[in-house]
Amino acid sequence: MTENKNGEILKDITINDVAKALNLSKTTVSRAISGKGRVSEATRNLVLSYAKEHNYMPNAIARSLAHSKTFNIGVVIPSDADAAETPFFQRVLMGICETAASRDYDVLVAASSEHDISSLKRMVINHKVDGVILTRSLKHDSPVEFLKQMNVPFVVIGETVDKNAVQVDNDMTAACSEMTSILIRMGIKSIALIVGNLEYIVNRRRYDGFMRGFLECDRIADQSIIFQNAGSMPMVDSAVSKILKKNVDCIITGDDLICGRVLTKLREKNISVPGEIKVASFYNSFMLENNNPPITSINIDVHALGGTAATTLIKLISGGSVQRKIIMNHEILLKKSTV
Amino acid sequence: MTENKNGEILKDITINDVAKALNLSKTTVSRAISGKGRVSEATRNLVLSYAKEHNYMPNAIARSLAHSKTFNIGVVIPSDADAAETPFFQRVLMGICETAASRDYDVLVAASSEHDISSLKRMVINHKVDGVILTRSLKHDSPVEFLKQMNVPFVVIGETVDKNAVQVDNDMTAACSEMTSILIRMGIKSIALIVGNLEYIVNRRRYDGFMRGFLECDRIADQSIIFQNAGSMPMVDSAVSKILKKNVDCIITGDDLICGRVLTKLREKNISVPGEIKVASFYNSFMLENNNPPITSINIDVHALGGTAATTLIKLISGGSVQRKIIMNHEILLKKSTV
DNA sequence: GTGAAAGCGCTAACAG
DNA sequence: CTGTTAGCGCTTTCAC
Repeated sequence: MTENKNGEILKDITINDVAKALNLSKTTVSRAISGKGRVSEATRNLVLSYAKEHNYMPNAIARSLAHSKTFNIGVVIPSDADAAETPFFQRVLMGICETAASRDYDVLVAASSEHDISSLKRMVINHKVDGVILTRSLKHDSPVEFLKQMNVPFVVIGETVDKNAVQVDNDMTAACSEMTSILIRMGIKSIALIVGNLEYIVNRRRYDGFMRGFLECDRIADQSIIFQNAGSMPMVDSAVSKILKKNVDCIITGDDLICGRVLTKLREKNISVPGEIKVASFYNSFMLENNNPPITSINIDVHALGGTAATTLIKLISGGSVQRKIIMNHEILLKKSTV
Repeated sequence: MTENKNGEILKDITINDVAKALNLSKTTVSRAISGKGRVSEATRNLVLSYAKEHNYMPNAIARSLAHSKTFNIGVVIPSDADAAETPFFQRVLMGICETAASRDYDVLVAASSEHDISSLKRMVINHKVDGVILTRSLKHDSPVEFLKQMNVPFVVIGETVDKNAVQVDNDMTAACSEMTSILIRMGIKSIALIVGNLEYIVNRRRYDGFMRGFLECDRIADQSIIFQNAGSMPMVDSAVSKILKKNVDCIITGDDLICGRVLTKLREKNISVPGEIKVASFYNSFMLENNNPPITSINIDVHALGGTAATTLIKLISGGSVQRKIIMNHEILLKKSTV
């Protein structure tokens, strides 16, 4: 509904109104508007100009019903507070939104935790979306199972256990291995690792990459300074304490959140970076870039990640064939924190 | 669509299928499912059990069309990169999603910049949402104007220029005034201020609150150490440099992003907080809480802000009457950075 | 090139 | 308490 200049409320004008006003059939108007089917140049112009003048806007709901298609895509983002602390998900979402908008799709978000995917379920069961993007892949991935069972097209950002799922990802293992071996070759002797929740596949890959980096340099990682599953700040703190008791040259963290915490801890103890200990992170962020000193890290284009996921999903929805696994680039940013 | 145990693809079952199978009319089935209208206990159970057994799920699109209602709400979040750096918008979004889900509404997001609100327009014009939540209020608020013109129910988070718009907000001016006067009364003499983009109303209120804090203490603020419209990191840096040339006891920043930058700058110059200069922020964040020392700041429950906005909008959509302006609480967190 | 009619799946009078 | 009927607004055969 909208108002005219007198402030009266006007009901939305429908295809029927246009047809009657122009003495045409709904069919013709529909064809003129959608551009599908043959309509004479004259009538098309007539319809189009009338539509513009009277501000006719096709009702997407009705179109959806007729098409059995919603032109919506669902995006699942983690609802936990920790996830809100890293800009990753918001950036992915922005990337998805931008691409979706350019294809005339809208984006529905479902906030889900590891244990509660009810809003994803509602959205899918109610037929509110044509497909779904998962922004985090889990070891026990109930969203993936649900979507497969419901036979809904979906794309996972990150690596999935399910080998048939379409995924858009970085080669995390390669990136982490690359960074680790660069650091080793720079002459750093003893490197500690702190990675987060192992339920998130990405953290497993970070560990794998770390180990592979050592392997490639014909070195063996010291298991006593590797801390996996550090899913909370106290756990990070405790890892740091233990690390500082050993004679460690460098700490690599799984992500920016952990890294931030490590840096705070080091500052509290007046330990200088990189003077007394070097620090690097397997995931970059604004904060790490602006730290003093800036932190060596792996950089990925998260916005593009979202965009590619959206493009892929839309192709999938439209029945196109897509690559089962799309790998995006990464880059290693060597900064002062490891010199 | 879903698959049965043999992997065959089953078409979705509709209300018609249920009706035929049970030898009832669509109406009766509809009533049994929706719970509206009188149906005998017996037939209701019959329908319900058949529905469950055959996994019948009503099609939300069809219901939308019949109701002329989508059961979706739109949320506009800023698409600019800076906004992605603060968890504010993601938290608000989570709050909205949670509340919306509990009322069986879904959430569509429109990423919009100050200059491009095309995705908001699409979403509204296509009738994809019943109402909209704006998560940031602007001085020149094209979203507000558009929504008023389209006669779509909407709620603004933050203070709006438009006096008729429904808004959910904190009393920013009061909060900032409160914090400022507390600091003054603690004996701090010279206080500098750095606030961001004045296009955002919230930054204007922060300035107002700062000034009011001085007034209430019968003091006059020193305009030469007030920096407004510091919308980028270089501008913050330059403000800090100028401040450090004057004899300033304390820097108050408009938000956590600016504060983070100020802290980095101070660290670079080896200026200790609070020893040589005190620091406080008009907006709290995880990072500031975990800083060493923790930063004095204003804390607001952003998740609840989103939730309240959603509740209010849904009430509005349902034709209920709502308060035109809802003020949420804030609290002042006094931390070591200002002792 | 244009139109009539059926239908997408569900809801809501209006009758019985 | 249940069924009939007519839409919601748009798309899409199938004729002319």
